[in-house]
Amino acid sequence: MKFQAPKGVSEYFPPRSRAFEWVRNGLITPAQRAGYQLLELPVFEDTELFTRGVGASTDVVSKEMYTFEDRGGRSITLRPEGTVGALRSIIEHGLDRTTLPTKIWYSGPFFRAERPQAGRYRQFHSVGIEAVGSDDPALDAEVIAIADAGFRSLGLKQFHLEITSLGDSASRAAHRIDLVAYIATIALDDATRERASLNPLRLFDDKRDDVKALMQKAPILLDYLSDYSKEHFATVQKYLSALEIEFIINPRMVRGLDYYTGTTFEFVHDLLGAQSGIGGGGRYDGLMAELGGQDLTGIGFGLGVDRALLAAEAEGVLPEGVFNTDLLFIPLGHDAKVKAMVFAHEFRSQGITTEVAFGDRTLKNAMKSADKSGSRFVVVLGDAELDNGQVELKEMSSGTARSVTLSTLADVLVKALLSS
RNA sequence: GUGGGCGUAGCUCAGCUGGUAGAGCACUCGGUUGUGGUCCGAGAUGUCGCGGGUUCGAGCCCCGUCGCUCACCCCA
Repeated sequence: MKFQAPKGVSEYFPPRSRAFEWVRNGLITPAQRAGYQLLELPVFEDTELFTRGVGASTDVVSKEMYTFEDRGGRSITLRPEGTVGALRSIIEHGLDRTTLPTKIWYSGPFFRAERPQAGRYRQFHSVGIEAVGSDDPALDAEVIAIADAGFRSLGLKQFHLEITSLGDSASRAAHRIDLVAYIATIALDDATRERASLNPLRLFDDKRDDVKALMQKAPILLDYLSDYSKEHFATVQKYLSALEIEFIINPRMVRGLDYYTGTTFEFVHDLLGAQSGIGGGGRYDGLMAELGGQDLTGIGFGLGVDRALLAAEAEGVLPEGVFNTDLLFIPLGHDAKVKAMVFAHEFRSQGITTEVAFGDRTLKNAMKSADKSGSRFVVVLGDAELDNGQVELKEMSSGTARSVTLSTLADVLVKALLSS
C-alpha cells in the first residue's frame, strides 16, 4: 500500500513551500498594517451556519460541502469559505460590542468537494479580512485597497479589478422581477433554466457565447439601484480613484455566495487558466443579523494564496537566490562535532540561521553538499581551529575566506548579514 | 456530475512493425594528505499504475480498473 494525498488537495513542499509562505505573508501584511487583528478560527463549524449564512441555493452549499456527522450525532462541515465563520466568532465573543468597525483578518485552509483542476483544489488556502459595523464607503475602498496592496506587494501586475454594486434588497427585488421576465423569453436548455430559477443572476456568468449574447440584452442590476445605493457606489469609486486604484465596472459580475449586497469586487489575473479569480469580496449588509447578531453592515474579502502563487510564478516575479541558511558548520572529528552543536545552538538563539553538517562525510563531500544546500557562509571546525581559536569564515558565492577569532564569530556574522 | 489527455527510475522523458528496460538531471562514493561550483570514473534506484486476456513471448495489442491532469459547471 502506497499512501498518497487525498484527491485534489494542494500541498507545498521544499523548495516551493518557501514561495508559498512568502506569498501568504505578502497578502496578509497590508491588512495587519491597516490595523486588522488576527482571528484564529476553527476549520469546521456547525453545518447549519453555512446553509443559513452562505445560502442553501448556492452551489457551494448544495453540492460542494464536506459534511459529516461527529460522534455526538452533530452535523459538521469543513468550512468552504471564511466570512460566516468569522462573523459567528465575532458575534459569539462580542467583538462587535467595541469601537466599530471591528476589523479582523484570518488565513488558513478551506474545503470544497469539487472536481480539481488547475488552480482549483478541494483543500485550498485563503487569507481574508472582515470589517463589521460601518457602511462608510471609505471602508469599502480601504478593503479593496488592502487586497490590491497585497497583490502588488508580490510584484503582480497582470491582473485587473472588477467592481459592481448589488444594491440593497429593494434594488435587487425590483431588478429580479424584470430579469426573470426577460429570461422567460429566451431559449435555454433545461439545466440552465434550472440554474436560473435558483439565482437568475448566475446566467450573467455563463461562458457559452450564445448565452452571453442573449444576456447582453438582459436588464442590468446597476440600472435599478436605489438613490442611496447609487450614491454609495459612486463614492466608493471616488475613493478608489483618489487611491489610484484602477478598476473596471462589470455590471454582469456574479458572486457565488448569496449574502453579498452593495459593493462587490473581484481580482482577475490575466495569465491563469480557467480559474483566474485570485480574490474577491464585497458587502454583506444583512448577514450579521441573519446569523443572530446585531443588525450591522459589513464588508470583507478572500484572497487565494494558491492562485496568487500560480500568478506570481506565471509572471516570474518570485524572488530567487535567497539563502536558506546563514552559516553551515562542518565539524571534523568527534570533539569538533560537539563544539559545532554547541555553537550552532548558541548562534540560532542570536537569530543566525545555522546548520551543522551531519554524517561524518569527507570534507570534500561536505563542501559539495554545502554548495548545493545554499548556505551563505561555511566554517570548517577541526582540531587546529579548536586549538588556536581561529576559523576561516568562507563566503560561498565568492569563495573568499577570512580568518576570524572563534569567540567573535557570531558578532562578525551578524554584521556581515546586516550589511548585505 | 459531464467530457478530453496522460500513466516507464526521485524528476523530465526515450523505448522502431510485440523478443523479458534505457538516457539526461538528481543522489552516493572515488579521482591519496583539511575546502564546493567545471571535469573524469564507479555505484544504487524500477512488481514499465493495477488486474485479466491474446501470444512461444506484452512496456508495446485487447478489455477492465485505479490514479493523475485539463476543461465544463462553479469558485479562492
